[in-house]
Amino acid sequence: MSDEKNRTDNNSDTEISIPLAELIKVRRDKVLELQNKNINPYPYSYKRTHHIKDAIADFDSLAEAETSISFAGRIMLKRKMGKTFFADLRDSSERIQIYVRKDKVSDEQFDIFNSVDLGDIVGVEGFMFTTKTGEKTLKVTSFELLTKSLHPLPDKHSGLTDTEQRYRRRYADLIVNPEVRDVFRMRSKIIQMVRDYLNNKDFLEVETPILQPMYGGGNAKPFKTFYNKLDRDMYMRIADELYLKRLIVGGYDKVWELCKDFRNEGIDRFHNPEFTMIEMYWAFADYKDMAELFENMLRDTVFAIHGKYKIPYGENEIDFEPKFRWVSMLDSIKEETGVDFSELSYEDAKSKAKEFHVESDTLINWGKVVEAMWEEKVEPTLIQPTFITDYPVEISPLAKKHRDNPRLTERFELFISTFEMGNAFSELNDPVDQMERFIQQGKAMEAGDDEAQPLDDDCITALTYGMPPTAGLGFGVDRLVMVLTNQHTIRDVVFFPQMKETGDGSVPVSKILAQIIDDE
RNA sequence: GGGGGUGUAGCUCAGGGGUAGAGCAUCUGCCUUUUAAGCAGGUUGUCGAUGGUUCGAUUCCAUCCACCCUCACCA
Repeated sequence: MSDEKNRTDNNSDTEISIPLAELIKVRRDKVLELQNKNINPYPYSYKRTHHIKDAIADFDSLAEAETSISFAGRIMLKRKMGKTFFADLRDSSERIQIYVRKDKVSDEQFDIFNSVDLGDIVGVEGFMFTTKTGEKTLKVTSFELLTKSLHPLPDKHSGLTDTEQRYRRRYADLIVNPEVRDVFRMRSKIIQMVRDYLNNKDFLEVETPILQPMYGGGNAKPFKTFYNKLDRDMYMRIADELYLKRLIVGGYDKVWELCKDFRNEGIDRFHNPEFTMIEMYWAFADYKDMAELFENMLRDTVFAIHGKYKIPYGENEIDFEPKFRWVSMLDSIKEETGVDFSELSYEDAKSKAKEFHVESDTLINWGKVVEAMWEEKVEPTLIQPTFITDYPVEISPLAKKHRDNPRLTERFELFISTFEMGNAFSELNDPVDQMERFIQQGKAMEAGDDEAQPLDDDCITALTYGMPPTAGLGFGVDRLVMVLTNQHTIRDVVFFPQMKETGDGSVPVSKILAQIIDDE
């Protein structure tokens, strides 16, 4: 019996028979019906007088004068009651209830509104009033369908919660989850704030190559691509550093770039293979100058976004108002463990690390051991904004040696809520020192470190012309946005995060549409 | 890459060796101040994919895929 059924299914079911297709077909039929009545379900424009938010703010005077106003937005809810409708209309600014009565609009418009589906985009004209239950509402006198929606919306109450679907179909996420829109508005505002801040400080916004013959400026595996015309491999940039330095050599005092970078590495809640950094370079300044600039910029940005300096992040409250803590990497380790690594040789440091259960056998130099100790014992404690400074030279190939200690560099990283929010140095401008560091990196690469930096000849050449003393800073925009918007996954601050190809066998909507058109 | 979890209708979720249910959406009625409107009735599913066990698998087993959490590495 079941065999028989399967057979018939397999034989007859070359057609698509899924409920979604039925839902889409109902809406498609409405499109045809409108077209038969010479009504364009996809008209060209609509002149609205108000955004909903502004009309609500100005409600009293608009209602009293019965001013005729208009909105354009998407129908999110619809309640039919005999010869009237209430519906929720949402535009980019707000939601409002609209009220459609049969005796207030033309018969044709009433019929069209009757056929309106959740998700349709409409223009409505009318005047503001208050319902019995006290809700500010637009009484509609004229109505126009602006775009017919063919695809059903997610559930009107529970919305779209499946994280995978939210990322894969961000448009649906944005339609039904307005708070997601707000996060990305804040992202935009944060970038705008930084841009304004740097412009006001006379930093020049520049653009440098994303497609590069040689990558560098950070420790990461690059994306490789191929340029047919030149018959050669090219790389997507992993950082801006080396190009911005060339511009400092060229004579600009202050440059910065909002840079999309690409790193051929894993995906997790802190990493997306393409991400956004801001890098800035400041001639005749050192890392302390840069720290002050960075700190003030962040403090002002937090206040501009939130109107206050204390903001929640997860369990914690981050306070941007007090002067950020400034502590050297070695001192911070000493505070947490009582051990002063500055006194120790490479071998002693290794065995000391083991006493603290830090695996050090594979660490090839003193700097790497210090870094491992620090990551294990100090980094998880850094909730409030903290500059960790003066990193070992071995793990800082582009930073200038510390003026007081050749084992260290003039470098800081800022930590907030235990993760890194920026990385800066007094930039290395001695071409001989820089070349030697590159050579060290080359050895690391030969030893199997596929994130080591290759030697950039042109960068060395540039430095031989002379780069003034310069401070450089790079910080992750995505992470800054995460902290300032209290988001805990990079995927919630990037519109279209990288996703693997879907494993499900779902029928693409285009196929459903093709089938429906075919049947017409 | 290791460990744990999840995958059932357009959406949110229950269920369970005899091929499936709820709410919302959708369709048909009724209702001119409702609001997750209400009332009455109806439609809807390759139960993530592929194999195996079984008379029979959506359910049990194995493998794979995607997503989430976590550990290791990079920002």
